[in-house]
Amino acid sequence: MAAQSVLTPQSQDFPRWYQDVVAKAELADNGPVRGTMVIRPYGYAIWERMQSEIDARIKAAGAKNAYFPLFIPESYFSKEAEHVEGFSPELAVVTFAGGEELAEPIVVRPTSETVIGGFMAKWIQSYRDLPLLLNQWSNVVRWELRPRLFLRGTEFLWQEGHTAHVSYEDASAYAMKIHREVYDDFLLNVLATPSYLGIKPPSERFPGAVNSMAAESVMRDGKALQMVTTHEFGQNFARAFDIYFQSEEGQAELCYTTSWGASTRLVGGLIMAHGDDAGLIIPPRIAPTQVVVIAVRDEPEVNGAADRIARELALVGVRVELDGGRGSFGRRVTDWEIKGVPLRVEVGPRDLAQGLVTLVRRDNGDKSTLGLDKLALDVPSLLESIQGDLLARAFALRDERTHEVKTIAEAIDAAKDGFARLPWDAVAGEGEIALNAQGVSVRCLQRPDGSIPLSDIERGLSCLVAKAY
RNA sequence: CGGGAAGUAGCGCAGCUUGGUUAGCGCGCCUGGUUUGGGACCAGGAGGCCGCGGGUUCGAAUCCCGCCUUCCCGACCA
Repeated sequence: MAAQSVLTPQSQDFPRWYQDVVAKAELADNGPVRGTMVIRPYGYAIWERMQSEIDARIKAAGAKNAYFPLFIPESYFSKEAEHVEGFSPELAVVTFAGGEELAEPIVVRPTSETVIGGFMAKWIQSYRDLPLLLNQWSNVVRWELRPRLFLRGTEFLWQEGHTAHVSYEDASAYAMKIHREVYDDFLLNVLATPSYLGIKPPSERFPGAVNSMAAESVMRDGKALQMVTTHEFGQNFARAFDIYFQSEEGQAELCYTTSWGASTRLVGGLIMAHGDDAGLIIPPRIAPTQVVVIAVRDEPEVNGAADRIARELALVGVRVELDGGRGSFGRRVTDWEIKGVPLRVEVGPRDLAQGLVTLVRRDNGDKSTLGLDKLALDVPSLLESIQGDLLARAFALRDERTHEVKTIAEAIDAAKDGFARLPWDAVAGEGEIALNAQGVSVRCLQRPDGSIPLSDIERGLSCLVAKAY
């Protein structure tokens, strides 16, 4: 670990640490317009890894990618009452284009339920067309008042899935499938950020939804971050957009629709869930670069060996980068630490004389040596151990930051450290207002065994409350 | 969008109170050399519409007004 950090320590000022990491790891910059973000190559590489992992899971769940336009007629928005009401404060609207005032204003999409709903109505004729399972990767615009890089911005990148089903049960089951098999699986097995899965209380529901599910993760400062969401719309959007199908009995019936999304906010979650005072810590399965091979000196034998090692690792499927020996060793090491590369392979004259390399783990700083002949076999399995250890560490953080309480007052106190779990009956209504007054919100509702309820009308639910990003 | 703070070289800052030589410092960057196993050292060098626009003045980084952007705290949200 670096003797003196180049970053503001987390314990001193966590938000400042976050900004320092984003800048020094070269992830992103602020764009010229408030709330916009320039994603730099290393930050974008992380997002591309996320996209490919999530996209594969979405496809495995049967949905297909498509693309719908950025511009949406304003009239579409007026069709679903709660949806307009919820989104109107953050809409960007085009009223002037092509040198003249537009007859009908155009909304820059904040989400695509409305356009997609219109086309679902056109494409769905019969129950045989269902379920219709669509997904799109796109940017969206929501006029945010307090932007923070990756966590909240006026424009961000995401994936939005939209589906239509014949029944409430089918829609609900598919939403649950996405939430578990796409999102939770990705969060657990790739990002190593274990989450609390549950449903949103009515106050936190997506505008127009009958049920919203969330995955809430614990950041290293104890605050909560909503990583993804999945919504069930019942027949609300189907009614607004005339999404009918003809049933087996020949009756015209309204579809049941869902939507679900994961955004570039996940990059922020990754940073805050794993990072330490020396910088990012990226779990190997998501890391754009899993191993950096560092030539300790800029000498032909050392560089040659480092190059051979990098090639050998690449051949067995490791995402590897080579750091030639130019520049001071300490400086180069620190830079790779800030970037969170999971494993360093250091190659110097002393190692080579013994036919070894030095391995250094980013997550715990452990150093070890390994015979050159064992690299191809041992490095991939070491990466897997790092992945496992990071997951275990994240679980431990989540558990030690979660407190079982009984009253609102205790919950407010516990929220200074992390999450509080208490009976939903003790919160619903005025309790939620009291929590909100202290900057604490209900993150999600769960069954007593931690599973996801089908609806907030289920009895005996517990809730998780916390301060949130 | 309300309340606070701030914008001077890529980054961090001084200068502004009390207007007046050529706007400084540290880090980084470039060149040469010595170095290289945890942020190296020496020498030389490049780099500034002092956030933007207007005003006051013989003269503005400095004083006044407006706007933009950033950070913190709230209200609203992936």
